[in-house]
Amino acid sequence: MDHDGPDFVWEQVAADLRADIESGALAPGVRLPSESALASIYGVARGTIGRALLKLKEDGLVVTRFGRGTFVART
Amino acid sequence: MDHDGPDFVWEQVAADLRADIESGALAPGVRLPSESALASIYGVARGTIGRALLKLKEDGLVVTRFGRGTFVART
Amino acid sequence: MDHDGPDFVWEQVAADLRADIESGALAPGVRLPSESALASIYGVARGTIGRALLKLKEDGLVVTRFGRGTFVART
Amino acid sequence: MDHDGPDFVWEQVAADLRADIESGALAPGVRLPSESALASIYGVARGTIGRALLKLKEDGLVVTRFGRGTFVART
DNA sequence: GTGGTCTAGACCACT
DNA sequence: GTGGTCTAGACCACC
Repeated sequence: MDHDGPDFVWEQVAADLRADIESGALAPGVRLPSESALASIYGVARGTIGRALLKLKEDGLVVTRFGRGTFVART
Repeated sequence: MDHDGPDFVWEQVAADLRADIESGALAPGVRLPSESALASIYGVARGTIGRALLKLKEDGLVVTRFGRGTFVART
Repeated sequence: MDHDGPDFVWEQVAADLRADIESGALAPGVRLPSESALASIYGVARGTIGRALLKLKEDGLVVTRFGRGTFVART
Repeated sequence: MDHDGPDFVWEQVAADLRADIESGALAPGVRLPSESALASIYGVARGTIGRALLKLKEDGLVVTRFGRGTFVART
């Protein structure tokens, strides 16, 4: 198999979470699992999850409340 | 109406909670409402709740875990 | 662009209260709002307020009387 | 009966670790277990361990290297 | 994978 | 009704 360019793990995680949000499986206002939990679920390192969530934050799909968790954006 | 002796509010609260525990309305292992919440529910001061719970602790009906809450004893 | 170092929430709260004290908006001997009230005002957790007040105590700007409240120091 | 003052959990943890250091069970330069591990060992919350270690740092018994761990001081 | 900071809410000692 | 201490668990910066 081949691919046209860089194919980072965090991008795959971000795409997967984005699909869950856009499909409504993760509804607005819902809290995502913790970064540690997501790391276990996806079988990747915690920093990888952080990078994926950063992308979703930049895209306005999730918001993070310090010390509380990361939530699906309400807009 | 009359009564035969001292009739403290905390005793009434303790008796009420004891009834809930013995009837099973408050099952073993269940966490009681916080002292603040109980104070609102019974319409009494917080210290009164504390005195009532102290009695239940002495009687072994509840146990308190510091910083967590007060729970119905599992005996 | 750069900055002078970490910029913690409790430091911002401490700086804000310090400014109110030094400007005289909070006069010597005056009682500060309770930690719970300050937590609501600043929109932070009570522990964060406690951390900020601890700094002001170390700096001698406020004194705390157990069970009474926190007061602006008189010197 | 009397006692010499408040007897907080973090003080007990600090005293226990101090004893291990002074007895040589924890030798200079050795890395202590992580705060999470100590929390499990002592059966307390991580914040309580942090409070105990803060005291030991103030007393110069341990030093902490950010992101590496906490070590028994060499002097 | 560590320590640092923060949230939220509990009980407790004291006034 | 105050501040003090503690629990549990979150995200973050750094190594």
